[in-house]
Amino acid sequence: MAVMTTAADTSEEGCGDARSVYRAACPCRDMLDLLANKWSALALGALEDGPRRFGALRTRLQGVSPKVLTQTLRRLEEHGLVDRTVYAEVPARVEYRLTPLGADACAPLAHLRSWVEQNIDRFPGG
Amino acid sequence: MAVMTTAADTSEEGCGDARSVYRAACPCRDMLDLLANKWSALALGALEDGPRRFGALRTRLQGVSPKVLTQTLRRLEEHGLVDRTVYAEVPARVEYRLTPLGADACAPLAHLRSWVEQNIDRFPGG
DNA sequence: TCTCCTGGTACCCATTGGGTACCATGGCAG
DNA sequence: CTGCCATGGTACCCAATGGGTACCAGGAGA
Repeated sequence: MAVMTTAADTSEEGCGDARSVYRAACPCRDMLDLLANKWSALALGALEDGPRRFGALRTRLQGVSPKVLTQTLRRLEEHGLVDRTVYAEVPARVEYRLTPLGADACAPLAHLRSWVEQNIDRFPGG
Repeated sequence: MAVMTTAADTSEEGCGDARSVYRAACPCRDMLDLLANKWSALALGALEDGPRRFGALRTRLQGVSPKVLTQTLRRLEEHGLVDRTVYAEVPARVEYRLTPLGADACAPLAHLRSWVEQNIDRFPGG
């Protein structure tokens, strides 16, 4: 996943000062990879106005398969962008909600989504 | 690529009115997939302040392999975000530059990149 | 007992991401 | 005249990942 190519980061050890997505070894790279992703962008946006259950998210993100949705949500959870709460009910109820960090991340992603929707006609064959 | 699942878009045929990245059949989905991508976001950003040659881009996007860079740029070209100009010199010189559409797309992507760089410390283990 | 509901997981396959090696062209050093 | 280099890729290969379908658990309700 992290590239960590042999050379390339000769003068950068873990990106001491200059945080930059353009540096291969900077953790920013991984975060960008996490957020700059179709399903992440959609999932975070779907949680923007409150907690949602797995099934509700599956409906909102039309065309997502359960496996991919699970993967996406787990990855977002690992990185502290969403919280996952399991209620011991029957049938099991699971709620996903944004963390404060996740809520903040929504802003740039919302810009991106709405830019796409507003400019789709400008794309060749769009 | 486009999912086009059997059901799911029963009431949507190519997303007639409601443009939404949340609809599986909407072309917005493909555009989001194109832009919400690590290398696309980096490549477009690298072209923000003027045309760049292939080699220069390769240097800027630390850790990118030539093949992946080519793929990324070609895909952006296909979708009208960048222009590719080959100069018949020796050795061949190839310049990439943003189209007006590509330049516009840079804004939301720049937000995303800088959000990541400014919030990287808030990530667990960041 | 049989079925339904939720929120997944197991398993499998195709696509793709990605790396390394190599190529074509002509200038230029030798 | 012969390498050798630089640029901008492509060819080939592999592993990971994306993604789909099938299935499961576990109790409620009929």
